[in-house]
Amino acid sequence: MDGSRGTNCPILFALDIFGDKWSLLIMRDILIRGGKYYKDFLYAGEGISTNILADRLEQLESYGLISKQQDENNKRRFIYTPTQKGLELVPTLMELIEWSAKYDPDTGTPQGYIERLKTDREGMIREIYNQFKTEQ
Amino acid sequence: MDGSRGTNCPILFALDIFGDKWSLLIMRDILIRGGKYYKDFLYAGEGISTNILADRLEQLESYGLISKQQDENNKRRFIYTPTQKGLELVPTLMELIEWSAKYDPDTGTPQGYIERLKTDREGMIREIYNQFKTEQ
DNA sequence: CCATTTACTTGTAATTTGCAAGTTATTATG
DNA sequence: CATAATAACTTGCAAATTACAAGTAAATGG
Repeated sequence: MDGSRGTNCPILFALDIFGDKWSLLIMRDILIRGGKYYKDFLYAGEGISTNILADRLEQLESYGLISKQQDENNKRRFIYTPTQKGLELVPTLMELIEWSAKYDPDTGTPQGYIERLKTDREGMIREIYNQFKTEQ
Repeated sequence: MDGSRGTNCPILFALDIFGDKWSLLIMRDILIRGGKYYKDFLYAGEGISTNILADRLEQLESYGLISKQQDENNKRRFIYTPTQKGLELVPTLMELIEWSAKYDPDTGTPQGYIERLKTDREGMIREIYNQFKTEQ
């Protein structure tokens, strides 16, 4: 039993933020699927409840992973965008995708996507980063 | 909204296995801290309940991330070891550690550890892999 | 033997989640 | 301009999950 001990374990720090079923799915919707609005997350496919979604968005915002601003073109809506802190979860998501694609016998991830993950991980990550840099 | 869609999202696949507060902490105890026994996980510091620990160990085993075998030197105990599938979560854990160390103002992760993560990630991962390879 | 260790199980209270319905403030339509 | 529809929620309550405390069973140590 050795390793990065202490009172402040980094894995615990991360799990306090998204150690639940929904938070990381919302980050996936934002970072990988390009979701921006409440309804993008609500209809993402997994069937999150409206109250839980509202709670998690607030939580993610309070942890500084996303920021919320009113859409100037439609004032009913709010645009959720990743912060730098949230954006830097992309490498972790990529590792997770690679792992799941390998071990899920029914993976929906296209073979080309997985191939590129193995050969050009950095390129893929940079592409996502740029996507959000140019938006702002 | 594009990306790796389909009914079988890899992030969802992963979260179905460890989308809770405890499962990934147990994997951390095994993979990074070298924990082997029930009590290693029980006294790891975060205060998991005995019933939840028993449940999660069973779940992790059923998902094929760890395997359980009786300790021949002390038949009260069981040795929990990672499977190949579990072992390959190490890269994800490393990404998480790097991210948390960067964004946790009170991180307990030593600077040297973080430095090596940046400059020799592959070496660190291989070291952990070998640790479990030679054990078996 | 008898106490202790190890890995649990069981029962119950507290917390969290899920579901359905309702609310408020826009924006689109006839 | 009035009315309907949309978008992002909130509220109330039942169901599920988690946490806490206590107890059990088998193996080991003194």
